[in-house]
Amino acid sequence: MDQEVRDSTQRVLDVAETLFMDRGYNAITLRDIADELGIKQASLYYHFPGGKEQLFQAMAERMFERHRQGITAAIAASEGDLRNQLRNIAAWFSSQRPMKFMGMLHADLSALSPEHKEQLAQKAHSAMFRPLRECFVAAQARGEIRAMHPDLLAGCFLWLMDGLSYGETRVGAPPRQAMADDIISMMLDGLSPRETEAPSSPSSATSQFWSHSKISLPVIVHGEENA
Amino acid sequence: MDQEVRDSTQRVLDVAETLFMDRGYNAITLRDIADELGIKQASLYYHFPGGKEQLFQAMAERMFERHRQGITAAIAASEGDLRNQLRNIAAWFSSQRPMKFMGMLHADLSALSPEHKEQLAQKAHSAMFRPLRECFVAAQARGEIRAMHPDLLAGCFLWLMDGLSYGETRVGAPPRQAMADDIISMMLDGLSPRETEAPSSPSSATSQFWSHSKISLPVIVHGEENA
DNA sequence: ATTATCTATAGATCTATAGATAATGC
DNA sequence: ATTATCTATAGATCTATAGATAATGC
Repeated sequence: MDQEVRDSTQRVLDVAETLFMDRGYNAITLRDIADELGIKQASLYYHFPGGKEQLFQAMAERMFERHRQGITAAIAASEGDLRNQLRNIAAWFSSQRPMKFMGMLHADLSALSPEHKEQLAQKAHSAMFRPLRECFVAAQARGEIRAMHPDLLAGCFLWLMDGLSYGETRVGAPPRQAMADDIISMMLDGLSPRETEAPSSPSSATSQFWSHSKISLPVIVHGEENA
Repeated sequence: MDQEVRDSTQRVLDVAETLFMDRGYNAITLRDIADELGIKQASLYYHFPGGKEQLFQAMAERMFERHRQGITAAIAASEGDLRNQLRNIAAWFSSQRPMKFMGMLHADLSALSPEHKEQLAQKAHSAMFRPLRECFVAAQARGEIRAMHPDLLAGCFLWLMDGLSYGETRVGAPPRQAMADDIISMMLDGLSPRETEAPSSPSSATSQFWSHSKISLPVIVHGEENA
């Protein structure tokens, strides 16, 4: 099938990304990755002589670069207003495999050498944080939103988008895009009930999914009854 | 000093909590914990015959139980309105050591046996998620906020509170409580500039900290310049 | 000659078990 | 007798290195 289509080093990175992002740097062994690829563990050293750490580094850099492009493109494809920009960025995240940003940037980063750690932190910053931050700064300059620390805003939005990917969408849970829409509406319009019904704030995309409330959502995976 | 005051098993759990929450289940070895305690690795089996997994389990249950009490107390101490409840809960989280909720509930949980995993997920749900969810449900019933999936709201708030703890407060960054206040205001009031200035929405606690903007915040640890 | 794999293995950890030791409390 | 520690070590991994093998491209 497409086994020959993709460069073999890229296939190694694909598998590494899936596994590392799912369970973390320390939980995944080179053997796990090799097994998944159907090769022997030692063969990975052909692609990455620097071993596990270099493999992780390369995987993360590739991933961040992909997100940088995706986010930048999402912003460029938007009309000028912040709501539209955030929606497009959210759509981009939905199209990507979950990356568990903070889990990664925390526990995983601290397992790397100081140099790699620093390098990845910077890459993450310039690829993901900065473009988003610029959107909020510009929106403030346009008077579209009120004054608030743009780093805080960018952090919150990134955080929440990342959190959405944890849910893995259970049965009965609202679709991911509906949740993203509600999050954006919450950030921009707030939760207070509008007396003067603004045309831009429909009454929530997820509320229709709430009735039996067997849904847990992002944080908690299972969980039901327990005194 | 207070070496004899505290039960020795509790001291093991204290150290385990600090280390596990900081770097994750797989990154921390029993030797790390024993070294920090000044004892030998094998001695931990006296306190926890079930080994590493049992130690983690006990640590996590104790932590969730503490949070359950803290959150419940914070809610009980509040006046009836949601804003006040959320502020008190935020203050509780600020008083606690960072717990890196999702990082833990994700990578770490998947390293445990199915039974322990299920048990911890339920404990986390009942201790942290449910009380918060109830606040949002009640606020909706009172008409204080508009209709939106309460699981989504509880998840977002928990997520953001947890995210705040990642920053570790760098120099120049806004104080944690100010960021929490802004997050609550964002959720309830939204970011749109108010024409009719509501008395309950002051113009952001963190905006005064923004000028040189060398601050990164939750997500990104270092990060500066990088094309 | 280059590319991509393999086998075999050294060396370093890590978890967990077995059994000894020492101090305290009854 | 109980509590809390220790020493010593078996057994299981995991990372990384050395060097062989096979296929393809020039």
